[in-house]
Amino acid sequence: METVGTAVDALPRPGLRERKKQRTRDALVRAALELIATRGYEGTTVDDITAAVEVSQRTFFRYFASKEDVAFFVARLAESHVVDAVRGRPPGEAPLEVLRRAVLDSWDTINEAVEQLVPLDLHMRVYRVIESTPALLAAHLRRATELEEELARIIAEREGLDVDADPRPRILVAAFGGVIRVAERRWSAGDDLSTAAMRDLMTTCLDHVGPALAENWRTG
Amino acid sequence: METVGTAVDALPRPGLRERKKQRTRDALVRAALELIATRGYEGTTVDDITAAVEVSQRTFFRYFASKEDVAFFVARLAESHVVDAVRGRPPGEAPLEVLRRAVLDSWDTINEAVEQLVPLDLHMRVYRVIESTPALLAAHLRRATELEEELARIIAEREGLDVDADPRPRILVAAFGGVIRVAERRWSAGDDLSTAAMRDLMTTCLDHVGPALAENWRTG
DNA sequence: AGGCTAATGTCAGCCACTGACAGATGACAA
DNA sequence: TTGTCATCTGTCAGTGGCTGACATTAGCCT
Repeated sequence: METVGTAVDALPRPGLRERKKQRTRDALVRAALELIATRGYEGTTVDDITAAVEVSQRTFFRYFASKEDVAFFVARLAESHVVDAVRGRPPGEAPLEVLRRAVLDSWDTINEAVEQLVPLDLHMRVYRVIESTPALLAAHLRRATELEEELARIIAEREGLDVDADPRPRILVAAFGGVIRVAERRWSAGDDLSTAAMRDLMTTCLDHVGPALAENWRTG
Repeated sequence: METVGTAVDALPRPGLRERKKQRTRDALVRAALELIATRGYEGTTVDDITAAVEVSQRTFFRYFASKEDVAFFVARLAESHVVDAVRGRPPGEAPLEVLRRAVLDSWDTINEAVEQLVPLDLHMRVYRVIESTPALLAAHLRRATELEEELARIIAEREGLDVDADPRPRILVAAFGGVIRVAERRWSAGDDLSTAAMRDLMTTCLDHVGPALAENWRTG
């Protein structure tokens, strides 16, 4: 029996059953991501994944709603960190600045949390597959808009506005999200998959929003 | 590649075989959209569609790459009109204004073209299903980003820029696209599904981009 | 120990989608 | 008109994602 290593003393002690579930889920995630990163998404069947972990296909679908779902297990982690970072911004800060700083600042904690689960390198290889696989890219974009909706509500609450009455929260977040995706795409397409490179790209892209919306690009 | 639009095309007369194909395709589209609009996307099987048209399932998949594909048949029409409208904008016009006017101005011609194929009302009901069905929404968003990529290239060309070197074209289009999607969503969620309502929503949303990105929302 | 409950495996089946092969049908030239 | 040919279509078999139903196993608790 391989133990997990880190001494986790949660208040309600996990219990054997709960720990077994955790191990199965993690094993499925790791096996799935490893296979997807090497063979590609369509080249990996659910049976491949379950065979690697030695569980039945049915069990896989009890842990994950779909084959897509397991590919975004790590991404879900990252999203929750971004949401927390936005919530943690000081009141009075300008909305756009809230988003900008939250995204840039959360990268380090995100990477830390990801490494608890899978090697960072694996996560990045999977991300490339997501960007280059139509079905996964589509799912990624849908997830992104759901995140945007959540962020818009948070921003609206900060500003004391009604999201459905005032369009600015959703518009700001949508524009911001679009820019972030441009950065993500450049990142996944480029050579440098480091965190620093990602931060630089996002900074650059965000700095160009103003000029891009300006009347005349020549004066830039 | 079928060019449906302008009348300056079909010099070689269709031929019986070609006309039959056209009829089959149109019948499939109409049957599919009607079923999807009434029973919903997941409630409609490909067999339902092919049964309504009395062709084999195999034939359906020779006309459409997937079940999703048929749901976006009309949307493809609309997209090509937007692209044409952007290409037709006078040189010298500011990039953001190009997108804005192209989208707003093409709505009428789009509706005209759509009605050649299916009732406008049906198209709108299908659009609502797209927005509310996760799988279709995901596909819609992926298609939207592909359209954005095309528009970014056109904008870059207008301005004499290299899309991969200067980030502004993609950023502008991404931000613009995000705002458009907010408008689309409000439109599909609201009561008034008229063209005028859509145009108003888009105008309102676009007018709020500047203020939304501003430092302090209270001064608005 | 024994009962309760939750996790898992097995099985059957639906649906989207595909390759291979065979038959039907316009297109076109002799 | 007829025969050849390319193309469209249907049938069939099979794969893969996904689900419901039911039986079995295994942690939990008294």
